This record gives sequence, structure tokens and C-alpha cells, in this order.
Amino acid sequence: MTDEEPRAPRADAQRNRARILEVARTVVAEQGTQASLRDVARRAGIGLGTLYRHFPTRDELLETLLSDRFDRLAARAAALESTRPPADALAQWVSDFAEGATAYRGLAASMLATIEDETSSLHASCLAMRQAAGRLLGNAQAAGAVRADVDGTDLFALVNAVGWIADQAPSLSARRAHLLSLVLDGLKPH
Amino acid sequence: MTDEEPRAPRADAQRNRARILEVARTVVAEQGTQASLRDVARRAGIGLGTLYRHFPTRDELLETLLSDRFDRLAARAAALESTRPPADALAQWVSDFAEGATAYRGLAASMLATIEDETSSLHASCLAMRQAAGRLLGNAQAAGAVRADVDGTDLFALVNAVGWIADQAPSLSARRAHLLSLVLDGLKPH
DNA sequence: ACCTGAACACCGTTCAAGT
DNA sequence: ACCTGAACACCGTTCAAGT
Repeated sequence: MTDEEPRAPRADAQRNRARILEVARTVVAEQGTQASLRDVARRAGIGLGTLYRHFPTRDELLETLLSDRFDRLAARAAALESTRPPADALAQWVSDFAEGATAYRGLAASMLATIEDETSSLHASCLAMRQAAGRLLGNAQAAGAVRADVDGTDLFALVNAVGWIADQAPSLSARRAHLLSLVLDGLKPH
Repeated sequence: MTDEEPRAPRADAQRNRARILEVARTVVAEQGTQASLRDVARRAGIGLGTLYRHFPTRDELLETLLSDRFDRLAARAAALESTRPPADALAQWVSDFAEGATAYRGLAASMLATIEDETSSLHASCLAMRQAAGRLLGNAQAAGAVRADVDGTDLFALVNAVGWIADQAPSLSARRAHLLSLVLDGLKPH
């Protein structure tokens, strides 16, 4: 056998990686997507360099925490597309997305940033999700349920903006569902 | 004369204060409302402690930079109220506000934060402006031009959210006017 | 009365030295 | 092959010492 399997990572490296992710989930839940990476390393009981070795950028860490969610939402869009009327499918997907978008403080900002930053590790998984949602939008527009001058980026930006509002203050967070329905209602043709 | 005038600040203190504001305007224009205060002091050629003496918090400095703008917008609302039909007056005011809201990166976030934080120095001047705008909203609703389930805070949050979107990426910034019109259009009764 | 900058407690990021 | 933590370049904030 001249072509061998690539060696599996060393056991200690695997343990460290898992430990970082476990702690990162907690710390990001507490502090948001801008959480202190030093704090993550400290609480995981590993050296700061080890964290950077496994996750060279903050986005690489976030991507690992969030890609499942993005993949699930992309699959959800595909499922809704084939089982629901266009307007329903879009409304339901946005509602599902919006619910998760407030999982972490700063998440709306992190997601919107990936649109522009193609070097971000979050770019690909987030783009796939956006494209799946874009098809739902297109269908809803073809059915006359959404005005024609809205594109997928507009919709994504607006939904994240409502998520951002909810991040800013508790009293605004309480209005989140209402603000979202105002915005979505407003996208219907007059 | 037993009750004397309060003494005018020392000449050097006055000069320092003016110099801080001058430099802060530049640095905030460059770096946004989260600009480094250390950088402001450095570029103003004054000690860091002097900056903190004149402006104990970041918001106190921002308030001094921004209160003129808020006062002008409050006055603008009053003027529009007495000269234009309700729907026009509101649309024009929001357009004026939105234009200024992108003057500095981070400004939308700073403004929205003052809603909740009553200890912020920006709270009072921003509240007065919001109340003036709230009257325009009420008039527009009474005239049937805006749906009834929108309050002043909703409108303020949404307009700032669109400003925030524009902060996130150049490509989104180019869609700002379109996104704003989408949102405002959407607030009309269906 | 006011100014100054060192001091303290934090960051993110890199990298030489270790195992 | 991987881990570690010191080192560097930044923050915000406070305060003892100066003029």
C-alpha cells in the first residue's frame, strides 16, 4: 500500500478540540459572538496557542459552532419548498430562521458580515442556506405573495436587522416578533 | 455681592476641551462611535486623564458631538408638523433622520442603546427628538397613512436597524435607500 | 483647578521553546 | 505533531503626583 490513509489526529489534539468547542458554546452563549477567546482557552484549561492552532480565526470557531444550524436550515428550506404553498413555505422558514438568529448575542451581525467577507469560514455554509431561502423567496414572488423588488440579500439583511434590534435592549427584544411581522407584512404587494 | 457668578473655566481647560472635540470629530468620522479614546487623547496632544476629566464617559463625548444634530431634528419635526400634510411630514422627517444616521459608523447602535440606558448622556436629547417624531407618527396614523400597531419606538428601531445594515458592508450600504423605502412602505395600512 | 502619565486589568495574535 | 505561555501591541479606566 503506497497510498496510506491520512493519519488520524493525535488523541490529545482531538480531546483539546472537543474541549474547546464545548467551552466555546457556553462562553458564546454567555458573552455573544464577540466573546473573549482568551476566556475560552482559560476556562477550557488549555494554552491560548492551542486554541489558535485549532481555530486560527474567530470565524473558524463560530463556523464549527454554527454550521450544523445553517445546514439544517438549508435542508428545512428544501423540505418546505416541496410540501407547502410558496407563501407559507417562506413565512415558516423565516420564522424558523429568526428563532435561531437570537440564540447568541451578536449572531445577526456575524451572519450579515459573512455576505461580504468571502474569506470568512462562515461564508460557504451561510451562502448555501441563503440560496435555499432565496428559492423560497422566488417562489413566493412568482405566486404574487411578495413584492418583486426584494432580493434574497434584502430579505436576509432585514431579518437579521430585526435580530440585531432585539440584541440592543431587553425592551426591544420583547418587540421582536412584532417587528418581524411588521417587516414581513410590509414585503407583501400593496 | 454675596452671590457671585460661577467662575469661567480656566483658559487652558477651555482650550483642551475644544481641542478634544475637534479631534474627536475626526477620529469618530474615521473609526466610528467605538473609536479609541486613547487615540483621541494622543492625537489631541493631551493627557488621557484630561480627556476623562472633561468627558467621564464615551457617551458624554458623543452627546456633545451629537446633541446639535438631535436638537435640529427635533426642531425639524416641529416645523414639518405645522407645514405639511401628516404623511408627507413623517416621510420627510424620516428621510432627514436617516441621512444623518449614517454620518458615523456605529451611530445607529449608539442611538438605539440610549432608549434603554437612561443614565446615558445621550438619553435626554435623543428622547426629545424621538418625542417630536412620535407626534408626526401619531398624526400620520390619525390620517390613516400608517398602520395603528406601530409605536414610536418601533419606528425608531426599524430606521436605525436599516442604518445598521448599511454599516455592515459596502454592498449593503448601496441598498440602504431601497431597504428604507421597503420598510416604510410596509408600515402603510394594507 | 487642572494636567499628566504610570499603573492595573483586560484584549487579540504570534512564536520560540518545550515534550 | 502538538502544546505552552511569554511577548508584543493594543484597549478602557483610575489615581497619585505634579504645576
